Amino acid sequence: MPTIITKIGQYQGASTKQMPAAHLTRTMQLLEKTCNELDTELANEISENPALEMAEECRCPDCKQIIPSYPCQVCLNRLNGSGPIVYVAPRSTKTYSNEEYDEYYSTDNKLKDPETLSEHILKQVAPSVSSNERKIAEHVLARLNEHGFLIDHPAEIASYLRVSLDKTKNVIEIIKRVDPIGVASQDVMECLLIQLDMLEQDGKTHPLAHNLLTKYWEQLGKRDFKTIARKCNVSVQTVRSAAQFIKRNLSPYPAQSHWNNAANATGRYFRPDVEVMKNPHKQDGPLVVQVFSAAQGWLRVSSSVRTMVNKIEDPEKKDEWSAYLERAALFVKCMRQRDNAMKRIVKLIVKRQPQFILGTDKDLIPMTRAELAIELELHESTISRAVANKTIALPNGRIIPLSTFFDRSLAIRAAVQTIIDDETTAMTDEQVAHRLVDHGYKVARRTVAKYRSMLGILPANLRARQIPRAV
DNA sequence: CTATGGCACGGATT
DNA sequence: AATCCGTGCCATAG
Repeated sequence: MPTIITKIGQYQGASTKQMPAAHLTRTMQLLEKTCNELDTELANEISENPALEMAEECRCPDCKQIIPSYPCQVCLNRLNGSGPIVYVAPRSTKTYSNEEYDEYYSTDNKLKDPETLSEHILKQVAPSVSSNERKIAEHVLARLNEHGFLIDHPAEIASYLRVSLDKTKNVIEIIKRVDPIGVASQDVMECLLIQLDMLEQDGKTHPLAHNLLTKYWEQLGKRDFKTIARKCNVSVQTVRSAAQFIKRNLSPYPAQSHWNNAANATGRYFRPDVEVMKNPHKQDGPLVVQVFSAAQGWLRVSSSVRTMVNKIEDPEKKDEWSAYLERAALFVKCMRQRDNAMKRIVKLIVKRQPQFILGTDKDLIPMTRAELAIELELHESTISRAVANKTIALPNGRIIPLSTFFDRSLAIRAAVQTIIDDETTAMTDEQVAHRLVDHGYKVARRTVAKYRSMLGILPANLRARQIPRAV
């Protein structure tokens, strides 16, 4: 199939040398995936393929030192250069509060309404309960605090709604077991126990974890592993591993984990996919950009599996394992490929738009995906996919969709805003259109009207008697 | 009569 | 091929 060969060549920049047939199909499958799908694919692949592993520690891509977080402070201090410096970093752990999210959200009316936590839960609960129970569920959801814990005692809710306590408890039990697992618990411990329980049902558990939570809660909090080890008659090491298990797999605040997961699943807003910042060591130095990759730490082919495979005698088994190795290598390659493309795209965007990134909407220079595609010698659709549904955090803390950079009219809208803000008497759309020419934009009167409504500004006749803004 | 918003068309972009 | 965007035309409100 020559078309496939050329296509792979085009995407991967690879030579059209012979590849095994199995490889070809697999490669095509992977390449056809959009970026986000590749992330879910990664999760599957890593659980299925023993030859694929994730390095635990993060290493700086430049100095190869193990570092606590990106970017590597040592290297940052050293780096010079004219263009922006782009890293591929592990998935961001930086999250944003609901307020920050809401504030950002209200400024961009193009985005679809976010699902509230209550809606999210209710959707899952609704099909399996009667209408009566639904009312209870709604009430329970209305009485959650910001961490996702229940404010009232179940008995209070029962008496308020005049239903039996048993029934109320029943509904709460259901809610606790849907997506943000442990939501509507009374306290942290209960919440953790539910999560542990659910993990056990999936066959994932740690023998000590349950005891640790119920009996040694206090000592666990103080990280007093010695006492626990003595009382349980096990080694400190075992206790430590149990604590590790708890820390890794359980989340004390259900609401928070919900939002983080939601951000993961939809790739939206709470966690940016890219972050631009000023160099903390050199204010006037090049901008530092991090592209957060799903492959946190470094995805790699397990070297232990590789050496093991060499020792296998049985030829059939050996082939089987070799296949795993090949697949893992391919996957790593695809992942790197994608990260690399992302890196190049973002680098060019940042290089072209520093005024916008450091300044305001007015400073956005119009550009199209096609232009970038030509300059980077990538396919247009590669850019489209890389940019779609991704967000970028700017140095001023705003998180905006990456597609903003390709908004043809953002700068003009900003100009409209300033013209109207500065007006002394209400200007008609016609007048605004005329004034825009001074700013270098030529647009029709009708278009001004559209921008104005996009900005949520009333028409001139309704603005007429407003006092000019005293700034 | 003037200013504005709805609708729909065509060209650009994805 | 599908979608987005700017614009012209026309109806309506004040």
